Amino acid sequence: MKSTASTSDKILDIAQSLIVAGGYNGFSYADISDAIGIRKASIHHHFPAKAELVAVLVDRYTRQAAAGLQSLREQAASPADQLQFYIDYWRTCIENASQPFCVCAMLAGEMQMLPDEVASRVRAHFRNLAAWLTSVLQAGVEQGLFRLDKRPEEQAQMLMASVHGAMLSARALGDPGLFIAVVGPEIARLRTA
Amino acid sequence: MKSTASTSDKILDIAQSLIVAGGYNGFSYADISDAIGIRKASIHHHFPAKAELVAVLVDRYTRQAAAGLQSLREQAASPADQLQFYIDYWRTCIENASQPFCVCAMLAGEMQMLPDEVASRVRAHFRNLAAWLTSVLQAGVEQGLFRLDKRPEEQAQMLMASVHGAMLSARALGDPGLFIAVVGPEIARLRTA
DNA sequence: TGCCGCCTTCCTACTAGCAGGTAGACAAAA
DNA sequence: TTTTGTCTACCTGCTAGTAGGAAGGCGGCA
Repeated sequence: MKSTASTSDKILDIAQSLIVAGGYNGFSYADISDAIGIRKASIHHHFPAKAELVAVLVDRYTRQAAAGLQSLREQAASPADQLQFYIDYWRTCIENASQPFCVCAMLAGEMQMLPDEVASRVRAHFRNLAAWLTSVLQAGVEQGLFRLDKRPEEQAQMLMASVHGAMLSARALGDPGLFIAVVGPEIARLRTA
Repeated sequence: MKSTASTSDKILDIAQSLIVAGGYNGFSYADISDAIGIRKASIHHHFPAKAELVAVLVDRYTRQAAAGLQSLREQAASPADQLQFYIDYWRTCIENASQPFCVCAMLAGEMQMLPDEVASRVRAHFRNLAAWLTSVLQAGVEQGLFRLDKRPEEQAQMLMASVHGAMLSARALGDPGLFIAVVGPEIARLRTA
């Protein structure tokens, strides 16, 4: 419970939760201002323009995600566990409603009207995630843990789509349990055992 | 090529394409006004408030979708064909960019900040679609066309998530072909033959 | 047939409030 | 003393929404 977070980090934190709730056009500087008790102008001091704020935010998110996934690869025993930890992370986020949606999945929906500097970063996150999933699946196949119908790249795309679609369904139907009900069987099917 | 569409239909058409592009907060009465060459006030004559406009729009969409799916059930020979026609519909929409996203999937992302009258209708569409998929899968099992790992309800949720997730990936990565690359194998796997 | 009043649709002109963003003053830290 | 962070006060343009009027269609009625 450190309250040592810098102002700009606090701004990004609030902005992130607001984007998760309503997307790029669903929040304003005034919303952030209200949430952390600082004037609008002070937010502009840290992030002159909204597009820039969100670009930095997505950068941070992508970096955090990449670091998290990387450490998962190093720490988790097997590729099967790595996959399991990954979806458990999201299950927890969704079930306690702390962050019930991926920032980049949210922004991807608005892709067509996003500033370029944001859109390109969202795309990058999707590529990173697909690459991570591909390499985990690949490793799992080599260790005889997974048996895939398709090439690892395609199977990774299918899995990523399942995860994002499951988030959407859970939100649309107001049923957090739906996430794991959809994604669970999807990864169970990959296992050989 | 009938230009006999009523003004309120034209308003809904434009609003729908704007929502598909940018969500609930991503369009304004002025945008519609510009697109169909009518004053803002005239739009308010047909739809006094934005929440009402979108509620009517989602109602129309849900009705059209329900009718389309119903006629698919009646016309398409087998449950396997019904599923194939369903995803072919979306593949076409996405590939020619005519409507590269489901309105309700788009709005589902913004669920948390949608007016109640809209949110409840979006939820209804998700339930309808899940029910349709469930019944098609069920029929397919009874005719020995499909073999499912899970109960039809769960498998339907998994399939729906795949479809929405695939739309999102196709959009995020700017690759229309990704939709069918993800959804194709997903339904192929259900088939017994 | 022509006139009447009503209803629908669209318009111009307007409002209050919020959006993102700026200018410049002030205090404290470096 | 310069830099950093915050403030008050402000600007412009856009937001949803309103008031009220003009044009036309339509049914009734003499």
